[in-house]
Amino acid sequence: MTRIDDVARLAGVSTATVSRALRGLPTVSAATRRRVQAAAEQLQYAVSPSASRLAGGKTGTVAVVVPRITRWFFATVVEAVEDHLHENGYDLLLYNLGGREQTRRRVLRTANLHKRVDAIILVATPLRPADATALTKLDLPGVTISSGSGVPGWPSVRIDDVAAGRTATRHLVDLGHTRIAHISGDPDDELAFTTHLDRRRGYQEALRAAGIRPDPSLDVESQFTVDGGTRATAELLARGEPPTAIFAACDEMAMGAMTALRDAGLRVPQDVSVIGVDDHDLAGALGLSTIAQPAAEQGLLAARILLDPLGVRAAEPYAGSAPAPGGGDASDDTPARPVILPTRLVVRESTAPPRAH
Amino acid sequence: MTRIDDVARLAGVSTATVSRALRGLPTVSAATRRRVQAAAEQLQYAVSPSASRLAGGKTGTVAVVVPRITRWFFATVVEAVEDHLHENGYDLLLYNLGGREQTRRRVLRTANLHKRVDAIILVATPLRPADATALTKLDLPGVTISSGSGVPGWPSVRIDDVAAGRTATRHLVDLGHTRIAHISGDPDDELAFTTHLDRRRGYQEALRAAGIRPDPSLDVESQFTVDGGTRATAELLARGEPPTAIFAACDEMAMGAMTALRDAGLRVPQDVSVIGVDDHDLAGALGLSTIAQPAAEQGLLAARILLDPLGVRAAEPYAGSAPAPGGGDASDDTPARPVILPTRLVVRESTAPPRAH
DNA sequence: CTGAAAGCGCTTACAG
DNA sequence: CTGAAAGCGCTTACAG
Repeated sequence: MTRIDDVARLAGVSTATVSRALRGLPTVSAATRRRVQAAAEQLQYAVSPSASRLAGGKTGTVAVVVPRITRWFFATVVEAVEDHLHENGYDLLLYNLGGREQTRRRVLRTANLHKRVDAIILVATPLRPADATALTKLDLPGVTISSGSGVPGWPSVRIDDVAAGRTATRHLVDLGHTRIAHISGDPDDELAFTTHLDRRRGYQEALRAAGIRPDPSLDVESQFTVDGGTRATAELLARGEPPTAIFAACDEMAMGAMTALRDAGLRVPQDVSVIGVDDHDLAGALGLSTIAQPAAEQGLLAARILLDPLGVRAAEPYAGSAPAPGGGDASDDTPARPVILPTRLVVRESTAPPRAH
Repeated sequence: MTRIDDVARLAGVSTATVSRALRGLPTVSAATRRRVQAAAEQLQYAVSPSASRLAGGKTGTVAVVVPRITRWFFATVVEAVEDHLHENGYDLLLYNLGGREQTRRRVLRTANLHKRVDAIILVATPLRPADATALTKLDLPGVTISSGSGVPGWPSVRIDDVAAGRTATRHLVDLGHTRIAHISGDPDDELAFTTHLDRRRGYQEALRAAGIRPDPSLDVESQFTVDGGTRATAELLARGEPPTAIFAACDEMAMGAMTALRDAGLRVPQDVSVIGVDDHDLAGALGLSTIAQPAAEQGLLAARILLDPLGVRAAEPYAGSAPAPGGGDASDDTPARPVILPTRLVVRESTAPPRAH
């Protein structure tokens, strides 16, 4: 492969000048830059990332950590992040935790990330205090999306999960429901993952505001998946008199609930109303009422927060390394105020007044 | 950060020995290795990937290219690939084409991939002849999943799309349908992407085998998405007398079709039967009949094909660089015979005999 | 089994 | 605005 020396020779300049010219540094005359670019093009030169990273100390790479890339919310976030990163010349290293503690530890605890990436985006990743400390010690800029406690000094992007739970539940209350069940997050999850706790809190608040006492027998825990929703609903039905409405902590669980209800011979919404959170791609197809959250926007915003502070420019054909991203001041121990994006109640066919009405 | 010299000094050996010991090379005495490992642990040493890559010529990274990470099939494939790669100490660089020709070109045509990764997994990525040539010139091992023409010398993993189309359509024929519509791939896609062409071919073959002449007015093209399915079905219905059954080229389109039918006041399956391909996570929730294809298996198999030939060992705590992957003999111009994984008809509630019966 | 030394291909002060 | 030279932190023949 052609190296920087080849380009330098052809252009009649030093390798230092080639390096500067191709990276768009201002200290190169227009004429020289053109000559260098022409030479590079002619030789089909592409900078060696390894060499560039070693010499420059920047990796031009961002790590994105998600719990499960197969879930709608995470795939949508990753797509938006990927777009913005590549648009700006950064590579994306994907880490999918897949629910395994071992993987979580490997990603969060090792010094791997330190020398491998310039920045980190953590999506809905549960963190133990020790994890947060380790991440802070990496001294890398980072952003969390939809993460519970967050990392000290890292900006965070999220929605108001308490409000989401409240709005969903109030919608059911407003329709006249009083026996409102809730299916929610993983009981095995001993980590500080607050999403489902917050949504449940909103549920309970809305019930109490309506003068309804939360009934523990109507509150079932399961996984944040279609199957989880199915199982939780089956358990709910096994407990006795069914509720007239179910608030599921995410759309996938809501969809699972719809299946379980149908399998039990109950109709949605005539017998049981169902509402979720997300506005999943398929919510429309299923007629699922939901609290819509802007997933792509959260991803884009996180990527922007990371890249913009240092004045990242658009990727150039021969850009060797992108400027280091900033955005998180790791030395600042006060958690930055999270950016809260708005949610929106979307009423479809899965919610209706209870039959008694 | 601690460097290799620090470890060498503490262990009382040369940096060369540290390098060998931590990478598990056999030419190190057990006693020395233990000493080095202890020193590395004590200093919390982690190898610098950039330096290791530059010196060793291996990146320990695999590029995974998908059309849209938000689609069920691709997310599922990526999850399986990610797991196997990280399990073996490789990093995963994600490229999401997102349907933009510009992105496709950037990923496929530049020399970027060349110096950035050791191997490539291309998932359902349409290739022009020039693209395939460029990829071959990279002289990197690669595997394609579900890709049309493939890359000369690269192994490929896929299902038999013609058979999938045939089985789906025959299921409808067996139920007694004769007015069977098909909704399928992107009309704007001028590339050699064969998935939807093959599924359509299977559809037409099954019709002819049943003595039914394929009716062009029952064959609508759209995108491989929920929205695409909705639009295609709306167009189909606008053309006049509705079909009694629809074979959608993927489950997402099938789900979109179900929405469009419902919006038009038609019931599934009483008025119109619907069948797709995939066995999407939500197919069960929607009661969608489908041709199930093993997505995770295809991803895992592709990753294995890439990594196994060189006897990849499990990742070690301090493994600096993984062995170079092999599997594709880029100098071999005869396309390897594709590995074909089996599909399976899954009958749920969305298909039934036509009403006239 | 181990070490000294060269080299991987860039970027970055430093000097001009 | 440009160049000579050092240096980034490893790995790999080569020699022993």
